[in-house]
Amino acid sequence: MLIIGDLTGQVGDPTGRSATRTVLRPEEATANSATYVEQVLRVLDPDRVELRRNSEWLAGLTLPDVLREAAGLTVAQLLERDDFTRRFSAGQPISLAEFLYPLLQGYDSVAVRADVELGGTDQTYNLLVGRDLQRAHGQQPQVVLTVPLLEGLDGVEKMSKSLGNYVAIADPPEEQFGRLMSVPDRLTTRYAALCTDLPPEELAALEADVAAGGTRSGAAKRRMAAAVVALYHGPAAAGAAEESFNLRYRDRQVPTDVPEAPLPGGDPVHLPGALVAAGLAGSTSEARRALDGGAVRLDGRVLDAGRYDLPREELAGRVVQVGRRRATRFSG
RNA sequence: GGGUCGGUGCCCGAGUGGCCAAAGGGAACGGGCUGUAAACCCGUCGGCUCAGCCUACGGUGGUUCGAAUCCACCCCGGCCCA
Repeated sequence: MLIIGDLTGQVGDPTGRSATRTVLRPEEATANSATYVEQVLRVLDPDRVELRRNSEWLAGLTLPDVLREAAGLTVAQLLERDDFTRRFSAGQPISLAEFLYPLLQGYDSVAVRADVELGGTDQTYNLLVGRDLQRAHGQQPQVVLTVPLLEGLDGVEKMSKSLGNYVAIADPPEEQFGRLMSVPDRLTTRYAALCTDLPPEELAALEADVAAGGTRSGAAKRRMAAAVVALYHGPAAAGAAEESFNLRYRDRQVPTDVPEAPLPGGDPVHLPGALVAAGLAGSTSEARRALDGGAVRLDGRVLDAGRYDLPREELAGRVVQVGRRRATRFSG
């Protein structure tokens, strides 16, 4: 069974947070949960998973219900948690909603009469609250099973979408491969251990290669990245992803397999505007700066600073790149 | 409810009437070097029809030739008291 925390998602898990989380609107929480489901079902067999939303049971709780459950939890216990302690002593606000979070999550276990609950090590506290509540309800307390947390691409924070340091399960192979290659060296082995099915001998070899440094370390990271990609897209796609990665980033070739974007109308084409329209820049100001900073290439050739209006025929059908990662082809 | 301190750009944080799109640091982005690693160096880091203009320092209103800076009220947070 997979529980989607659609109701608890509105509160936001305070775990590991150093700032108050704002309460999401129900629509936002629903939108988030849809993407979870989409990703999870790439890993779990849809025919064998029972999906439940915790609003099913949490939304129907009455105030007396909540009070009864809350009576068993003490403020001292909650404050013992590292994240709360830190915020409390730093003089930062902690909302009551956040304080209630472990209780709500714990109640999930009661509602589904859980035997075993699985979570990251950061969830230990929340999972244990589930045991307490089950006991209070005369149920056999669940077994708690935790798995190590994966650090994100920055190598510091835990991997999370809101921090932007993640590789998405639904990302295309090239994207996954590229992101994995940007991980700090010291995490190569960890990623391989936690995110691939590589056998122990191979993991040991990887570790030795990383320790050796230089290109051996780089090669080890490639094997790790390929193994991860293969898990979600198959070995063939993983190989192709590595190949296109090599061409694009190692050999610095102009990428050919890029999305197309329509060229805006008019004859001298205002390039900053076109870059924004193509999604290669967030604003025309940003596009101008990129242009002036030598970050914009047309078919591999760096464009001159200060030239913002270019004749149509210079752009049509060409590949524009902003930095090495963003690229598109102007159609027509 | 009372007292007190505070709310500045993604984050931290300087700025107490003009020299402020706002020091400094971090993050991020681009360039160099490289193994799209790390370290290091350089540049950028509100928006626009971009040598100018617009919007911005919790909100609203006011004082002033001129306000992030002064005044009033309001909103939000920390701490102490209740």
